[in-house]
Parts: sequence; C-alpha cells; structure tokens
Amino acid sequence: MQRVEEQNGKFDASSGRSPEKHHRILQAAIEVFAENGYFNSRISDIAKKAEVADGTIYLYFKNKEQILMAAIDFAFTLFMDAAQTQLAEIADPRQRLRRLAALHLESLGANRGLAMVFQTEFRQSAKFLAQFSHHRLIAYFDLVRSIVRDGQMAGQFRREVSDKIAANCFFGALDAMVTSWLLSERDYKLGDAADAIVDVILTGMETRK
Amino acid sequence: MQRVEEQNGKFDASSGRSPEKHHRILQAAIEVFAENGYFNSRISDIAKKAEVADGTIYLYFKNKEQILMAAIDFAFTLFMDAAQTQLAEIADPRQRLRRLAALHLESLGANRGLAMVFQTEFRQSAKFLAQFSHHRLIAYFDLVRSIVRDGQMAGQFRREVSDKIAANCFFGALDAMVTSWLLSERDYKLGDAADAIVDVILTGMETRK
DNA sequence: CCTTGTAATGAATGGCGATTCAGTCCGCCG
DNA sequence: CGGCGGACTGAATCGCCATTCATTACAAGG
Repeated sequence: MQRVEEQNGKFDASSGRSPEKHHRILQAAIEVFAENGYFNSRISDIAKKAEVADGTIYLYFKNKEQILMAAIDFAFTLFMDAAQTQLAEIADPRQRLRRLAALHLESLGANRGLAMVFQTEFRQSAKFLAQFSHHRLIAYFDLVRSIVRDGQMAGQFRREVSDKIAANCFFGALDAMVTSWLLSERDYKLGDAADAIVDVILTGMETRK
Repeated sequence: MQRVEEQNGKFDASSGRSPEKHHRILQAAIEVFAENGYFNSRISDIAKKAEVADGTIYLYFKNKEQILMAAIDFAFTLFMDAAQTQLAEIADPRQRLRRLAALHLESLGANRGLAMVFQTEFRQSAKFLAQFSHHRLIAYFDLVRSIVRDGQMAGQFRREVSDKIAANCFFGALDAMVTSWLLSERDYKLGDAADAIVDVILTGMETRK
C-alpha cells in the first residue's frame, strides 16, 4: 500500500524509501531517547520499537546523531508552522503572546517524549551539534522579540524593557514550567499553567494604566 | 605539604587520600565535561588535565557517573551556602530576590565550565540520575517560594500569583539568560543582566501602588 | 517462470574507552 | 638498613554497540 508513492522522486535524498517507515523510526527514536537519553539509547532499541531491523535504520538515516537531529527538526518545524498559522489570525500583541505560550505548553504537554527530548537532548545538541538546532531556537526567540517590539510601538508594553530580556523571561518561564512538569508527577495538564505564567510576564512588561 | 592532614580521619570515606588531588580531579572534570559533554568526555582526558594517572581517579571516585554527581553537588552546595549567607543580611523580600538573582548569574557567569555543566549535564542527571540532583533544585525552588510567600504576607506581592508559578518565572528567566549567554559570544557580563530580569519578574508580581 | 533491481535483514566486525590490577614508588618504623 | 603499607601508575582487558555487508525476500517486467 505504501508502494503508491514510489513513482515520484519526492523523497529526501538521504532517507530510504517509505515515508511511513521513516516516520515510524523517528517516532520510535523520540520515545527511546526520551526514556533513556540519547547516549544510553541503543540503535537496536529504536529498531525494535519501530519493528524494523537494525540495518534498516541506516537506509533512512546516516547515523545515530542524524536521527536525533531529524527528530528535533521535525518537531520544531511542526511547532513553528503551527505558531505561524495560529498567530496569523491575531493582531493584538498581548493576545499573540498568550496564544504562543499556550501553544508552547500544549505542544510539549501533549507529547511527553518530545518534551523530554527538548528539555534534555536539545540543549546538548544546541551546544555540541552547534549551529543546527541553535538556529531553530533563535527563530523562536526572534518571533517573541518581534511581538514584544510591536507591543512597545503600540504603547502596550514598557519601552524600557529590552525585547531581548522580555523574550528571555517569556521563554524561560515557559521552559522552566515544562521541566518542572516533566520532573513532577504530571498530575496536571501542562497547558493549564499557561495563563498564570503569561499573567506574570505580561504584567511585568505592560505599561501601567 | 598535603601530608599535614593525613592524621585526622576527616576524609570522605569513598574518596582517596589527598583532598587537594580530589579537588584537582573535580575541577578538571568540570572543565572537560563543559568542553565535550559528559558522554563525550573520556576519563583519560580528565586524568590528563588533572595531571594524574587514569587509575588514580578511581581511588577518589567510584566511577565516571559519580564524578559528575560530585561536581554538581560541590557547585550546588557552594551556591546554596553563599545564598544562605548573603540573604541572612537582607529582610525585604524584593531585595532578597534581587540579591539571589544577582548571585545566580554571578556564580555561573564567573565559571563558564560550571555554567555549561549546569545547563546541560545537570538536566540529564535530574532526570536520569534521578532524585539526587533533583532535590538540590527543589531546595532552590523552595527558597524562592518562601521568599515569595513572605512578600505576599507583607502585602508587597500579589496574592493571586501562586508562589510556585512565581518561582518558576523567576528561575526560568534567569536560567534562560544563562543559556543564551553560553550560546552567545559572551561579550557581556552575565551578572549585568540580573537587574533587567528581576525588574520584569518583580513588576509582574508586585501589587499596584 | 526466470531475471534483475532494490528494500530489508540481522549476524559479524571493529573500535572505543571505562575499569582493573600487577607492579612501582616512597615514606616510615623497628 | 630492610621490610611494610598504601598511594599511584598506566598498559591490558573486556564488554558494549554503532555500523557494515553478505544474504534473503520480493516486486515488476519480460
């Protein structure tokens, strides 16, 4: 059934044949990495979870490191696309930040494995696999910063707060929330915390009425 | 010269003989881990940097993992002790948070290697080496939370912001700042950012005048 | 029903590096 | 001075696992 696509050449050059299998491996990898961490994960574990032979993985990915890269890239792209779409409908900077925060927490809250990978492996990669994942993060920061500047121009946010600092506080607060949630019993919905956090950060940035 | 201490039995049972050597190994480990990350670091690298034979390390530490634990523990203890001392002199909750933030950034800003270990390896350990380092983090959070509650009782902070959320924002903002700094060119003093960050967070928590 | 090309398999390989341990060195005591 | 005890050394070991590749399975076309 997955033969259908074989005619067109629309596959990523470096990735095997069946997109379905490619995706299954990626999904398995995220779960395995989340469970054990990148370095404690064995390719054979990923293969087993994806119901594929060890060697097959190398038809789809160059090596172990590239699997991690692909997983992060995949998730990040998904997130940024969703952000793009959802924010397109909102004009007010305050509402835009609210929406973004909710999306941030909901995205990670909906997929524990992904969240785990982001809170641990992603940081590693940001430093050691260098510019690749780092740029994705910068794109996110830049988005926040531009919203902040819009709010400042509209007179809603204080101008003496630099957009860089504001973005840092925004991202940091959400990020810490995700980490706490992961380390906790997870008996609450992560997304539910968005409002309270945004409340603090927005209040800290807003001009007094 | 390090023979002097040999008479008393004040050594950590599990750690070799000379405290000076113990410390040198720890210091070397922090630098090596910071440079390459825990998993990409070789014991022999640490040994070389500490000017010690590979085997000697095992006279002072049970295994590689325990070196990381010891390094984190050491740094964290130092930090919490400093916090304890410095905060003892300050009563006002707002000032206490300011001081704590400054200390947080100054401590990590003064030692890039340590900061690196905290931003990357510590998170790993928090999840995978479980309760050990996790507790240290909780201690920090609890400190912040208690300050927040004090501020609420004194009527300085809004009561509708939960202390947990406030601590999250506080820690998260600082933490993100450290990460940015590490990934950036580091052409500014990390400690200098403390005021701007605390400004946002405090304003977000304060009652309106 | 052969032939061929390609995906998939999984056992075997090879290298790496944590850990060990047989030996060395050195200070001290009798 | 000889012998003991313990710190220190670093080369050798040993297990692990990413990666490879000879082999198999299979689809499509003739």
